[in-house]
Amino acid sequence: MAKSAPLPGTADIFPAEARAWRFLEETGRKVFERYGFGELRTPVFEATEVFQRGLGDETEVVQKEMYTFEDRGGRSVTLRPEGTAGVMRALLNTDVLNGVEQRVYYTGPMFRGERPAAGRRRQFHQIGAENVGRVAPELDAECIAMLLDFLGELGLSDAVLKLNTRGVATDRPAAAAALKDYFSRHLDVLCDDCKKRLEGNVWRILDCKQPACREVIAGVPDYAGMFSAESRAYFEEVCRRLDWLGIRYEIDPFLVRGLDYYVHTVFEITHAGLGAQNAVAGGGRYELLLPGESKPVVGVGFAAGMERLLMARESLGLTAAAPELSMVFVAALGDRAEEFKVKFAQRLRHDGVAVMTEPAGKSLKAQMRAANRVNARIAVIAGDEELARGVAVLRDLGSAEQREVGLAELAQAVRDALGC
RNA sequence: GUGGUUGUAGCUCAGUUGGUUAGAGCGCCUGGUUGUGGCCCAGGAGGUCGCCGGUUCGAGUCCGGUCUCCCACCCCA
Repeated sequence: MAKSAPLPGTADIFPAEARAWRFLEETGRKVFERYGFGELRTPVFEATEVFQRGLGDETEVVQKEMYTFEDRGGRSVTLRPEGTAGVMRALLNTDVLNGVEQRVYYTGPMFRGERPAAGRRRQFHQIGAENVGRVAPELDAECIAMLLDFLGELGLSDAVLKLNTRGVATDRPAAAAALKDYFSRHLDVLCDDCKKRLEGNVWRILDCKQPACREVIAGVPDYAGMFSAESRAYFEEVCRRLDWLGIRYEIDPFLVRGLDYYVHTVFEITHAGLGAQNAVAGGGRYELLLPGESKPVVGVGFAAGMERLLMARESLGLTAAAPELSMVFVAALGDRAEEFKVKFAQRLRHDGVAVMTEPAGKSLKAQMRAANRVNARIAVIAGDEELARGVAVLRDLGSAEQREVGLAELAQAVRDALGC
């Protein structure tokens, strides 16, 4: 049991693991910038209304998962439960409402007050991208293509893409009425949650996992077929463009995302080996109405769960490349040598070399053990005796070969030995 | 939020039907080499047995509570 554990659903990420995280972030940056996206960093907390209005009061996230509190000025603020709303708030300061496109990506912690489980934390991390300001099927397709490129570079090309359309606001009343009518006729079989959803949000019944509900859901009417011709054409065009790119997808009429802001295209990427939470990424096209605005911000984007991406990579045995080993260890014996150790180590570091030493007073054996522990490639051993003769020992810890080098050439000799 | 499960050294774990000073492996420290790492050998440091309470002559072992881990539901990334 950890002496000093972080709060439930949060985690400390130590250096070895942080390397894997950095790999994810760097891969994301590389891929997203190829599509013309730039990083946008927004605050981790926002005025509560940003999420309430942005995500919709109906959503589960807003209703019971937000970390909301009053700050010292009595304002209600909320730790961001997702990235899109804050990004949209920030982009209101650009011309997006006039149709000028903004392409941004973000990464960082998100907060949701849920019970932790496999692939689910209270502080979790997402990396996501948003193409904001314009509406076009090709932007949706490009967004999906970019996400798949990212996953591919992570070694996750076996992920599965599911796709669906939610139509637009004016398409929904008729479709929702049809669904409601259908489900009311099977009310007796539906689970309690679904009975509530029938009144609150019929769409959510579509992704219920209860076996009894699933049977009813399987016979659901073709609601997408009731959408307007424009909406259907939009979705067909997205699919056509994915076909052009050879992207494989599965149209899943039961895919509804939990956030209310989605319109038209919605998608989800799942990966095997993750437990019950098998979605590594999700997204779609959206319209967000933010506080103080009469017009919604439009865009298409996705968010990927970094913990889940890492889990997926782990399930495949993929690990981030270990850093190149180029550590130099400086060992000293004697008072004069101690001063040399400190100065020489500093000099090498200023030359861009990674250097470690042990505190004074350790035996040479202990210093060499430390050199081995930190995986040093070469050791510089300086004793008063050598220094008096104007030399120091340069030892290759791989081959165990060593030689004396004049102090004037020592720094260069170390760099040569490292090949830099 | 509801359920199930777990909790002994820095890490991974043993610990017999409750019985004296709680163990192993790895890691760490020291020594075996007046000044040379990895391997080996010897020694050492390190634990209020998650926490609180109860039963008992006696609790790491039993009981209750609580917290936590992990997992499922739920929700979603």
